[in-house]
Amino acid sequence: MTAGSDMTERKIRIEQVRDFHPDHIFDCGQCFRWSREGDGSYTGIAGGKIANISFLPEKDGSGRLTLYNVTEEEYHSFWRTYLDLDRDYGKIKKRLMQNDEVMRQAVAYGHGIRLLQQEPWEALLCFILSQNNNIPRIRKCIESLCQNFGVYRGMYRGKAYYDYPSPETLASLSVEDLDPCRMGYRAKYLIGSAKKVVSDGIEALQAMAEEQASAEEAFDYIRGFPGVGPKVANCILLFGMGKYESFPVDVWIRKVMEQLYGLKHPKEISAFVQKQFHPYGGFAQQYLFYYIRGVEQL
DNA sequence: GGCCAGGGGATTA
DNA sequence: TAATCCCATGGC
Repeated sequence: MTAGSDMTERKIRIEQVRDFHPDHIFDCGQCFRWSREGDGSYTGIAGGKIANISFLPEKDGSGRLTLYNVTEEEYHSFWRTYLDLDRDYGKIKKRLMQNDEVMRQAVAYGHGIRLLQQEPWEALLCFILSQNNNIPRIRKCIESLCQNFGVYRGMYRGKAYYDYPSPETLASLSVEDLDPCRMGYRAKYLIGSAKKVVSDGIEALQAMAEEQASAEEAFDYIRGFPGVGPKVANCILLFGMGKYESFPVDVWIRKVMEQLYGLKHPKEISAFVQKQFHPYGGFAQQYLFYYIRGVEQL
């Protein structure tokens, strides 16, 4: 990149941003398409738009957020909501940390976590692929899917970016077409789910992200998609439909619940989550997930 | 309700 | 080289 193009690159700055850290947000398991750069910023694609996001902490605990390749109009119409910047995380943390030393540790560790407001279609695809899978390979599957069958969105800093294929495109493919994406047995679920989106209409899926659709209603609907069991459904609810009381339980969360809280059975866990975290179970899940994975790697 | 195949890749034994 | 583990689901 030349100095000239750098100086003319559009960007927007937001000062005094609290409870924000790119590593915590983009590496807490909620999304798979953001890549860390050498300077600690992240580059990715969302809502059909490409951006680079960097954050510079200030002494007072807040910081300066800079979005590159983003106009002010795009910030207000998309990124502000996508990054969940209008939510008061201080309030949520306070509630979650009440009488809970484990959560105090987890929140201290992942203090900059925010839940991205992703599209239902994106969440449906990503979390079907996430089943019985690890994060690096989920990322590879998704990148390959987008590069082979997705929508070209342009070049940025020398790299081509592709969005997800449309439901119609994915529904028209065969399992063999998806072989290069190396999804294994998940490929048939992905195609089957795309076919259901096409036949039901994308509006039916998107309606579940509206506030008037209850978490129970949305859960029942997406459970009707092939490859969507209870765990995947809860992830889609939380990450793609704004149902923040959802608490996806995977092997890592089971580990937290057993080792840190002494809870083993699913019924004990859900009762505890309801009592201790409601209505912020989803936020609690992210703090705990990021915490246990970080601690395990040490 | 419990068991097990489904794919593939990274890590561990 | 073999076994194990992954942000599970579906079918029996």
